[in-house]
Amino acid sequence: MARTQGSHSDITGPRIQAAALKLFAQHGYAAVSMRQIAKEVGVQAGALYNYTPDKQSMLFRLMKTHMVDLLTAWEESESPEGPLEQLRHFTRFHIRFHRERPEEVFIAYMELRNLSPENFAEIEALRGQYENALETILKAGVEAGQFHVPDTKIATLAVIAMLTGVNTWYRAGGRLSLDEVEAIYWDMVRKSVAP
Amino acid sequence: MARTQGSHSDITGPRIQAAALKLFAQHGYAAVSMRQIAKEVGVQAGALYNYTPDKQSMLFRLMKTHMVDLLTAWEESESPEGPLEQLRHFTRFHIRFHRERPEEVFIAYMELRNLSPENFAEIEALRGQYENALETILKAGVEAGQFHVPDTKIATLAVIAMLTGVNTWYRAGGRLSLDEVEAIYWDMVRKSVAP
DNA sequence: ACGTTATATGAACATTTGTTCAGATAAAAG
DNA sequence: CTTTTATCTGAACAAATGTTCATATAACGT
Repeated sequence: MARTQGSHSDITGPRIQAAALKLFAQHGYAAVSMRQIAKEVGVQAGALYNYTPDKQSMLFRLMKTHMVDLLTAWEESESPEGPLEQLRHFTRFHIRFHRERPEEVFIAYMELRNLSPENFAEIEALRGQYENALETILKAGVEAGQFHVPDTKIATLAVIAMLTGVNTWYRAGGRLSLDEVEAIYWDMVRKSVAP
Repeated sequence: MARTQGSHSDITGPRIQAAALKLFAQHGYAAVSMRQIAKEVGVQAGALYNYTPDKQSMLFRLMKTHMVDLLTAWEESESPEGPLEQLRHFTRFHIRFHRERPEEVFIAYMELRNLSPENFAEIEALRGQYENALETILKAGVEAGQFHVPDTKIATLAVIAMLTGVNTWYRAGGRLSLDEVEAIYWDMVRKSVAP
């Protein structure tokens, strides 16, 4: 056999991406073989190389797409007036965006060490941009006297770590709705930077 | 050749543990081979099997030892009076303990999915015990009217996520001393659960 | 209908993987 | 010194790894 009926790169491509995403998130990049990904798609391993130069590029692509999506979504979101409202907006945005992409988030946090140095640097730069968005808000709030944090850089990382932690326990259909979760976290974030 | 001069299980055993710890933390469990571990120790791969039944047991042992050490250290630490002081004590303890064992912490968080179901359950139970320690403090504080948190379980996870995040950026000899870091985080934790 | 291009197969490759084991040597015990 | 026990080597195993490529067929453009 050779080319199969109905085969098309517009279909196979995304399916390969999706399979890699799922399997990397489930078992980890290093533990997943190209043959497993191919099997998930219903194709032979060799066919994957029509869509990626190598395995490592698949990982990088997933992570980069995720980070770019994150930054784009943030920039496109409506930013309210005033540091306090902006912080609230960031809190809601972060929880919601991350909750919608648990697999991408998991990979973006866990597989950094499997990136080549150049790829790693690129992802880290994007992450830095995102952190800057929050730090800018915190700095403005401190200057306006609405926040008190001993160190805006650390507060930024602390808040992000706290919010991202939602993904480790939240399950849809659980005890709490996403709205409730957002309210709870917003209460804690708001107070943690209060004067 | 066969048995080597000066060889002794009391020496080789710990060295294997240390090598596995270092390499698992650096490259991830799945990405590290038994031969790499053996090479780090200066021994052939076959010799490892005098100390572990298989690779997976090495991982489990590392994780279990870490979790038991954590719980033991917590139980042995002097607990002050009153929820607020206990929360402060927990904050300091958590940051310090985790800062002293970055490799163990990293592995304990990242390699859960590589455990067999039974092993996973055992580690998760230990983690649950530790989380309970904090939740107990929070509950007491809420009852005494000293804390306000919408949900003690979530607050527990949020605080732990925030504190463990220290490990992702703190480097000895950096801009801030460990004392300063503790003070900064304590400020945020205290306020986040304030009434 | 036909030529071109896109997309897959399936076999092959050199390496590497976790693990086993018989045999050899060192250390400890008698 | 001799025997027993502990510890390691080195070779071996089948299976799995990432990747390449000649080849075949489907889809598309004309």
